[in-house]
Amino acid sequence: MKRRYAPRLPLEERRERLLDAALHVIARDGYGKVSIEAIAREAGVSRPVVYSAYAGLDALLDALLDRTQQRALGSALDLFPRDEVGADVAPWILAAMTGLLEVVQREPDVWRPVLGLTRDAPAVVRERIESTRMLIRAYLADAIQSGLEHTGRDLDAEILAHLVMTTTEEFARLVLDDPVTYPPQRLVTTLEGLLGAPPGPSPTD
Amino acid sequence: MKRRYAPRLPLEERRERLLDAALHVIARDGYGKVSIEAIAREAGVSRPVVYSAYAGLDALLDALLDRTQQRALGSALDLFPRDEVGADVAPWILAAMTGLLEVVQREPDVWRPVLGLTRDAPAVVRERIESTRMLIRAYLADAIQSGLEHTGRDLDAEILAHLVMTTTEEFARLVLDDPVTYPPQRLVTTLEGLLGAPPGPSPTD
DNA sequence: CTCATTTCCTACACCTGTGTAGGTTCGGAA
DNA sequence: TTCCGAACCTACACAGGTGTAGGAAATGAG
Repeated sequence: MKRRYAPRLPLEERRERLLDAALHVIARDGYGKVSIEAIAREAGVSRPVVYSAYAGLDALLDALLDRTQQRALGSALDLFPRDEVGADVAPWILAAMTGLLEVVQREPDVWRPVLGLTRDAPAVVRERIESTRMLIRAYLADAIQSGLEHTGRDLDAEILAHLVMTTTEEFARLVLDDPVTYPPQRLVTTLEGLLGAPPGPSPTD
Repeated sequence: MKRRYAPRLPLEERRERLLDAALHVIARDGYGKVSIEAIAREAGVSRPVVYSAYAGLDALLDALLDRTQQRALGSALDLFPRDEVGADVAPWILAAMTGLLEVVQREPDVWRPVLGLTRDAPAVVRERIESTRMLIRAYLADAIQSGLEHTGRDLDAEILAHLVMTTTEEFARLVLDDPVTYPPQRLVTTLEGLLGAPPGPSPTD
């Protein structure tokens, strides 16, 4: 005889369980399969219970993102110490990138959604991630700008920030997808070679 | 009085129209909203018509990918003429990128899905795009490798191919999303400066 | 003009998810 | 033990998608 009623929980506790259930559904079936119904099923509860805890799917996912963001993104900016931008930006960027790749490798489940590796993310999630990326990019552009002023090079800091972002994200994806073929060192070393001695009408030839 | 019956078309012609309709829906509402129903509505036709042209949604999307691949990706490779890789890869890459950005601007609807700008792509689509990217990347890596051998530089061609790919894709995304802020020239010029000029003021100034 | 064929349509039965109204059960306090 | 409110449930009406059967309309050949 199956228990007809799910165990009763105070609201806050129920909310936590629902977020756990949602996360589990997402990890197993992807964002595409997430629905109030699916979450309720996963939590062993009926839909009205979910509605009594959150206003709807968007509110629930939003709460889930709050919980995740605290765990993940806060520490990301710490890797790019704004005040240690030396005379040249390149070493600063390379160092930050190395650090980030380590963090990503250490907590894959946290970063996979952020890097767009979990597909079918609904609008709420995408917007959230995108706005965070914009913040980081602006921060980067500022740092790069000040670095460029020191070295006297005339380059477009905003575009460079875009380049650094996509490069970092691609590297992170590679490290997550296939760490054997693409160890962080291989990636960073190549970039270092590219930045340190650009190709072109080579003076050493 | 609205026409009750949509104009009659031979099967092949109808198929083309349906693919156009599907592409339009995807470009406007994203993959998440694509359904037999939505495509039929967009084409001004009823669902059974769609079923008489394609076995189902997967078959239709598959056909759409076939068509897109021919139109888009075939010509993309032409922009990277393998045999014209001169002594230095940088100018070759910059030229190809400029060409690609032009093509992308000319046919946004074709490229938007390819660049992942339309989210929620179903599995069929993602796999298809990913495998095509792998092909292009391999081609690129090969070209870069031979370029590096000429200049005698010791860099990781495979990683560089990844970098060129993501950079190109990011640039294309920027051009599609906000052509006013990010005209192709601004992007390419910045990259040129980064690659072509070693630390120090530009010689052409 | 007639008619057959092709092309398209309406209508149906079914599925899955949404949000809510109103009834049921649990479990702690009196 | 009784009782009452919090927590849970069932059941409904609705919305949108699927796939198909069977009928209506356009169009070209005779």
